[in-house]
Amino acid sequence: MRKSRKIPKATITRISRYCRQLEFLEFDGYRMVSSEKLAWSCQVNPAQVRKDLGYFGEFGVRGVGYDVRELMREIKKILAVNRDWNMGIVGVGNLGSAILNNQNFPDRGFFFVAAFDNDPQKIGRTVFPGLEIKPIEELATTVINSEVEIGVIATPASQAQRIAELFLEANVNAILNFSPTQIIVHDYCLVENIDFTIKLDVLTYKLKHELNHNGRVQG
Amino acid sequence: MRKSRKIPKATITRISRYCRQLEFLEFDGYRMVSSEKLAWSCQVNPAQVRKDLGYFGEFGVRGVGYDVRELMREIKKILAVNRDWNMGIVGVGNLGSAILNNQNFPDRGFFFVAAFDNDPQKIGRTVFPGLEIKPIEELATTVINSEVEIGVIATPASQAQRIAELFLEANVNAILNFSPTQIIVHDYCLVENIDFTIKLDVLTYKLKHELNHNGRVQG
DNA sequence: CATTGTGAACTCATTCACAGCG
DNA sequence: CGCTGTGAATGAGTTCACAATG
Repeated sequence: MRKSRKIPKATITRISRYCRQLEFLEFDGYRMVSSEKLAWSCQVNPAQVRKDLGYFGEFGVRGVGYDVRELMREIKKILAVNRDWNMGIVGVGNLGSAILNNQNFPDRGFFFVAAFDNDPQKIGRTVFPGLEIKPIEELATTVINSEVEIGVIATPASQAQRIAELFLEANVNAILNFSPTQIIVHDYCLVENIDFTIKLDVLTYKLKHELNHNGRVQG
Repeated sequence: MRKSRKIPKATITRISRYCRQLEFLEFDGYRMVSSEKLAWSCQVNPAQVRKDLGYFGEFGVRGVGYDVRELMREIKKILAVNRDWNMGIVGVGNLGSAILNNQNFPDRGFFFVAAFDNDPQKIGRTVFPGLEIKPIEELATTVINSEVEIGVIATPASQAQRIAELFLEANVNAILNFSPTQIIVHDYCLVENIDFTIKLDVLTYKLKHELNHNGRVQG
């Protein structure tokens, strides 16, 4: 069933986008969709869509296309988002609070079950989904008790490395890092970085160099 | 001076990271750095560093390395962050407020000069850098008067496309999109997407498929 | 017969390996 | 001598083009 050649990293992010788009299509009442239609709505090439899906199986019907709901279910299985995930966050400042309150996470099965900060003013306070902010010293025990599977870092850059190491010690080896620094971890730990300022640097670079040279696009 | 072969997209994001790392090195008192040292601290191959820089000029001294401060200045010139940029944001909810308050932006020369929302409760209120929240109807005129160069979208997905089009009409053709949807724009408009949930999908995918298979890494 | 699934061709990106040079 | 700069080699990812097929 699963034909495991090496799968490009970009394939995963595209598949995640296909999934989003399929939700819209389902909402709009579509039952079937062709690779061409799905592709253009995600701003990629139709062959890309078919190739991406081809890494994981044969989900389409030749001459017809893909069943919207069925393909969505398959993709969610591939991405392992056909279940809920427990997350813990460190840093309940402006950004941390915004993340805790972001409805997109629970909507997709990502639930915060623990929150930490090192500010004595904040410790003990209750934040959005009814979580008591704990001191960082309690990270290890709380994370284990609450069965946190994904650690979110929303601290200043200076704290990020230390927090990452605490997560690792507590056996959390998947980290979503919002701090503008790269953390160094062992090979068995997964890190995804969300660095706002790098994105801005890319924008300004393109504004200076690309715009009106060749006309280009989305990243 | 500028040898313009085609430059990989990834080169730009790496160069931005080199710049970050150089700031740390400067802070730590280093005057010179080798491609090897810079490379490992950014978790890339030394040849990659040299190749990336090579697209833009010759900044090193053979047998010695790169002058930290000088290289940083050159990179900032390349990225066009050797100047300030004006930004406008739409959507002053939890995320929008966190973005407005994020010290990383002004620290790097990105300043918010306009903020918009469609919530009558919020319109007229003053937010962080002393900005009055304006209604979206005033986007076009305000953006032009305040000389906004980069538009930030921090609205729900349902609003994003409409806001992007308003920005375009107001001649803002660089957009940082925090909404979890892809906006469709003309070729002359630049978009960078920051989609939290896609990053989470990538993490859960890797948790399911990669971890303990080959042990891998940072994205 | 329209559309998928996929090897082959192509394009793009990274790494190697070493000549060039301070 | 050591480290940069870079062409050449390798590797990865995308697109083409068409055979397979419900």
